[in-house]
Amino acid sequence: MSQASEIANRFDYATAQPRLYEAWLKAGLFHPSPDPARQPYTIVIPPPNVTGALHLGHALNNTLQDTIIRWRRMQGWNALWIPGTDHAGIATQAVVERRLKEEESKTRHDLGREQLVRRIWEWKDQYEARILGQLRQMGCSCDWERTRFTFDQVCARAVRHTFFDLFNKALIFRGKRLVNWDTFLQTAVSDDEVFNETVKGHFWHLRYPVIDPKPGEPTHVTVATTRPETMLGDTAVAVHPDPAAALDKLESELAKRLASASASDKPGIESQLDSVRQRHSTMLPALQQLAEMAADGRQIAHPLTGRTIPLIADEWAKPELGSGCVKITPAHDPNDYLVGQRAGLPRLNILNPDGTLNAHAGEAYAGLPLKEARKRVVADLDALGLLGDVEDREIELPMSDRSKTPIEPYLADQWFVRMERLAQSAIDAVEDGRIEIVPSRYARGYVDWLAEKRDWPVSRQLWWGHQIPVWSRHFADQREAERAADQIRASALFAPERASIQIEAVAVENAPERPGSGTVSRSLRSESVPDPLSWPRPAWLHVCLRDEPDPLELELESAGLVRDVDVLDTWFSSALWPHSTLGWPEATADLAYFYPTSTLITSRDIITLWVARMVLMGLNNVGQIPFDTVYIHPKILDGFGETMSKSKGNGIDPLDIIEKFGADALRFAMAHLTTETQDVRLPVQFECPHCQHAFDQTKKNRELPRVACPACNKEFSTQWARKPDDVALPRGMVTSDRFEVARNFVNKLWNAARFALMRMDGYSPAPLEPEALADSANTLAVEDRWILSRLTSVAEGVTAGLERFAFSDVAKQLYDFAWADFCSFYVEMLKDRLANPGARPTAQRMLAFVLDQLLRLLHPLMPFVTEEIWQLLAGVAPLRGFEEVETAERWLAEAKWPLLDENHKNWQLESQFASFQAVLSGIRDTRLRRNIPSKETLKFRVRCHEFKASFLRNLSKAFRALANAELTASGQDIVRDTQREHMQLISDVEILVDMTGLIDTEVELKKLERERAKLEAGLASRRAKLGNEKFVASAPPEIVQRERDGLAQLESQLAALDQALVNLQR
RNA sequence: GGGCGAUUAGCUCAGUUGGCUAGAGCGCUUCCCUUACAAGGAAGAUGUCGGGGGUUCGAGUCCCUCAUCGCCCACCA
Repeated sequence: MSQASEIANRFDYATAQPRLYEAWLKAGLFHPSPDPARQPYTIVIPPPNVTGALHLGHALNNTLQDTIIRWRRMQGWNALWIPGTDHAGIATQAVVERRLKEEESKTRHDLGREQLVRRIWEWKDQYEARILGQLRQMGCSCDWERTRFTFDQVCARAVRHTFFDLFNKALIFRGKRLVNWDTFLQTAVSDDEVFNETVKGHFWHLRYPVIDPKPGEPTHVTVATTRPETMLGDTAVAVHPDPAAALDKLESELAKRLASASASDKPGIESQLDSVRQRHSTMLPALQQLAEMAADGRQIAHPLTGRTIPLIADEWAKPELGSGCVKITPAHDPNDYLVGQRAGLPRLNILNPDGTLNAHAGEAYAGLPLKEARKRVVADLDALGLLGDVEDREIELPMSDRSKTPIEPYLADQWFVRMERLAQSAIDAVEDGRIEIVPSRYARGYVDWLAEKRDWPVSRQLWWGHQIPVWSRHFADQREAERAADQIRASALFAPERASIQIEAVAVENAPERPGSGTVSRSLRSESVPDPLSWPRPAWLHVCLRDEPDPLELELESAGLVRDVDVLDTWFSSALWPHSTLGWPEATADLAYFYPTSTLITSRDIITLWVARMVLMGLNNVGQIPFDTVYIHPKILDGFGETMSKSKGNGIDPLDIIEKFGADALRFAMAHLTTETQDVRLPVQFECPHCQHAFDQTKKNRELPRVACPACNKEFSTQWARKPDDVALPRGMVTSDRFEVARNFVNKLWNAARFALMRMDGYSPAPLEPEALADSANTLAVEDRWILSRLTSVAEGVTAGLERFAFSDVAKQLYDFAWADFCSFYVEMLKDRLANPGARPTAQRMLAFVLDQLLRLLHPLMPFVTEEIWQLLAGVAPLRGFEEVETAERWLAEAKWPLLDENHKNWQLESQFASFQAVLSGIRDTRLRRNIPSKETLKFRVRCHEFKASFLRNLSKAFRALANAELTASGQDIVRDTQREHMQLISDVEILVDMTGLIDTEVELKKLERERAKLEAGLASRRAKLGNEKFVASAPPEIVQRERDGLAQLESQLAALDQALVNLQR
């Protein structure tokens, strides 16, 4: 025994992980340089937000990336994985602001911009370090010398250049749009950052007086709303232009749907139909009359502001809903906005950025928060006798994902990226196959989303982010703006390659916007209504500067231009990630060599937000796609099928898993769950810190600050602990027993290696002669040739699996091979030979070689344990000496990926070996069921075809070693001694064991009967099949033959079984 | 409302172009601390493949339909 005997019987991952990781870094394995002689393989990390620590979703994402990059590196690619983090504008600012409020009761305005940004940088430094540390602990082979941050100098430069370029091409413009306004954060948030919450509310019916109704016409118009306070911003009331036609159309549609509807949908549709029919008879005349009045230009008196607003006809007003009429508030409702656009209505913004009402709402309401305003409006209307029914109703309230406060639709100046052309370029890249999305079903969503070509609002009213590099000034007369622009152009400091000028004409009140035109805006505050064609018309002068700092800045500021205070949407900088990380806009060697990157690995929720935008920005900036493959991986859900999140309390911290199970176990488990078709559930458990008992989380207890352990009854604290009493309790871990399987596997591998290392005494590196490998030569034992065949198949299967991102399949193949083939059979069968000096050299070389190959195959999934074993193996078997005398690479992390000779594959041998394994199981079964002590040698005979019998005879040593059983005779001609022998049937082999006096007839009969039933079923189905002429005629011949063979085998099995039954009953 | 995905053993999931006497791990039962590993070894039990139709010689696999669940997108004043 060698020094290896001192190796512990558990892999000490806690000390090995940091040691090995340091060693890899020191060896520079993850820091490639451009090398024209080699092919690059590049991955850019989806940069995690610096909002908080990584969770299990990140663990999955990064495990898969590291698996791919390590595998490619071993295959000989010049592999680069660029790490980094995302400043995550609004998300990070919201987190810091929330904490500021919780801990110091301050708002950002109390601190001021500079101070707040400083605080956020501190937060960022803290979490970036934590995140990058987590990645290192997971073993991620990132090139840390190329670490980027979306808000660092390099990225900032890329952002400025991109913004300038798009501005210069007029692909960026400013305009007024209705945005989702977060009144808490006082910023616009994108649609993606808004979620709907169902709350209880009311449906208020309001009556608006008609001005000068003609005789017979209604004196009031009733509208219904869930938000009465917005009526202060109403600029019209709408009715459908042709309510009869609309109702008819709806009715026929409903009737059609009813005809094809399922039984369960029918009642719903029927009741809808009823209500439409009822309206047809009760409300139609009135609505028709209103439509006529609208056509006639009738006006409405706004009940609270005294303004006069028109009654208009617009199809947005649905005759089947509410009162059939709808109030129009263009500045505060997306649909009304469109109506206003069609009808040329003014847009009256009644809201201040903080959510209070402004002067446009009327003196009586200005300054009120929305909630108060609602009460006042309702009370005032009631007092005027203009309040109709108030129905209870559930309403969907849009909420800001970041601040968890209600969203207000709000009209604001915003910068937009014009998507038309950019989107098309990104669609083309996927449709013509330059970029492949895996699984392909996700391509549809990508294309559909881009096809809408909606302009991308990129400004955010935040302090944390890339400030928009535009200086602006408002001019009352556009001609002055032009003159100012000329002066700037004439400046000695002006250079067109780094300064660009736009003039934004401000449209006048009441002029309808030209759809799709961004240069139109209006001043809502102007009381006058100027003639759109007359001068002077107001305009904005915008100057965009590419460089930071730019000498022109001072000049602009002295000319009265002021820099925009807004920052860019965080996705703007993320969109540049694949090229900004490589140094763009500099023409760096890295960019030339590593771009386009190879594979992007991410999850499906950011295909549109991020992936699509990277494609179009890459094409715009570099002129090439950013990556050729996008792999979309599943998501991890908890035991209830819900996504994991800290806010639910079901999130698992990867560091907890690493601490408890090791990084390799975490990674293997992650890969093992990554199946192609679906998201995966990972039931989440609490682990009691007192007694280590693990028990399932429930929806209820996962949100409690303290939980009692059902095993020991003691309490522990959770992540929700806030009160000192709770915090003082020991903290319970959130974990999942799913990682045990992987941890056990790591341990199994470790111990198999430990065995091998302990048997390498006197290891001879001399190579095997090539001819030794030939089947005819008997140098290699059956098991050697068998394991080589298996190994070759598995290496191929694993390579193919990684190529198609079939991580689960890869993990399974390796698990089965390592555990079942290598440990349970091969190592067991080698024990004899290793103890025998004559057989030892070959056995040692084979063992070292197979282990070597297995370590290589497992390394991308489990880098630490495999590297540790690799280093130990190098100590006892530095030369593997199988196909050639080869010194193993210094580090497994840079070792060559296995590429084995096809000729090792031997299908026949594998199948014969399988029947050996089956016979062995049969014998073990018999021993167990007869209660024969394992020390007692079990003698048995087999009756089967001669070729199989001789194969089994060759393995007689194995029977002894693996089951303490002795094969005494074998062959076709063996005669059953029915008096003494127990027969067991394994496939087409009869195992005969001398069982005199040992058989429990009753139990045995039961078992045989069960087997018989199974056989009969199989026989019946096969007989039916073969008896069917059509089957024989139309099925492929090899299938028919297989059925015939199967039938014959079943028949002989049945005969043997029946014989055994007869024997038993004697 | 539109789209996508799922439903297979008590649990979590495999099951590639239809050829299945339907698999794995966990859990369960029985036996074993045999000097690599008890985080282990050996053996065993467990399924109308969500329901119903259809195509086919043959369906877990393809088509239709119903039911349930999940996700994405668009939305009701």
